[in-house]
Amino acid sequence: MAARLDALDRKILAELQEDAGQSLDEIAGKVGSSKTPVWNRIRKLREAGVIRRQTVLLDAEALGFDACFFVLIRTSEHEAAWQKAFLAALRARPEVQEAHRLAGDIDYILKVRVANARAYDAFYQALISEVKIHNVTALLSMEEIKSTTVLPV
Amino acid sequence: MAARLDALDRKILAELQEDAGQSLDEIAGKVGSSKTPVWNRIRKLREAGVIRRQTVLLDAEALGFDACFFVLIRTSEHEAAWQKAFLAALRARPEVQEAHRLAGDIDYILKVRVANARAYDAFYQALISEVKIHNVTALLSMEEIKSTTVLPV
DNA sequence: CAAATTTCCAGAACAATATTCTATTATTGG
DNA sequence: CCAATAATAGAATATTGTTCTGGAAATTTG
Repeated sequence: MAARLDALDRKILAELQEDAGQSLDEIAGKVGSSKTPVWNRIRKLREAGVIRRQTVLLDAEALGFDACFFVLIRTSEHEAAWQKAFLAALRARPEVQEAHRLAGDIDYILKVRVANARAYDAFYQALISEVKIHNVTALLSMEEIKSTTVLPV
Repeated sequence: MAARLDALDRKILAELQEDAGQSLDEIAGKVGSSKTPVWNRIRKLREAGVIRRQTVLLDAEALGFDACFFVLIRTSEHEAAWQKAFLAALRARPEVQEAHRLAGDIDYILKVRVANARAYDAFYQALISEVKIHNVTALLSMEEIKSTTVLPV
């Protein structure tokens, strides 16, 4: 799974993570190469799946998403059918920005972005009506101290 | 803070979130407009800070980041100086992809991406040597069920 | 309600950039 | 050290981003 990348690939990835809107010439200049190799490498990194997507990151609060919750979930259900239904429910809900299955005491953690506490409650009610969940703890974010998608390549 | 956006702005943002590599003509076609208004609106959305950045999302595992932890932190320290040092430490560490200050029992939650458990321990030791922390719980992700930066605009 | 003003849009004109191609240089394996 | 392969810089072409212009729609003002 781990792709073999050389120093030039990593420099290119660092530049793209920093600003994917730069021209090839700009990137080539910064990484000490020229257009063609940069372009070929980006194409290969895409094909290899190292670059998953190119996107814009929006300001959640500017769009009215003023509340962010981390949701810790315990469940007594562990059959395949239950898990499938639970995963489908999470993937179908756009409020759920992240979902991880955990090791240990707590089974799942979610990151949920919504307009306000009322919207979170609506989400919560809808979720527990769809799938059986044993125990839920919601942690309310007061302040986003840091948020980055950049990986230190 | 909340910017006033019309239906066209929202369609454009949806397209950019889906794929920021599309040409203006493609986007204009999909949202039912033409190049110029699409271009002008994107520029304004950038200036207004609604669009924060344009970037690429990489495959963490392909790059050797095989472990992801959610870290729950309690502290007895709540003075401004301590908080400032703590925030600076988090922002300086590239392993920390998210950090939120919470309401309630637990004071902070972090999302930390590292190569493996050993790398997490190195991070943990470094952090607690820099700033005083009362209690730390690490939740290990076994599986990333969902991960998206898309906001439902 | 009407006229004036402003804002926004479609399409053309232009500038910049992405993509392809070619000759050359570096790298690898025997 | 030489042949074979892969990668590179730079030129040529195609596509796209950006600016400009005239006109339509919406908004404001009297």
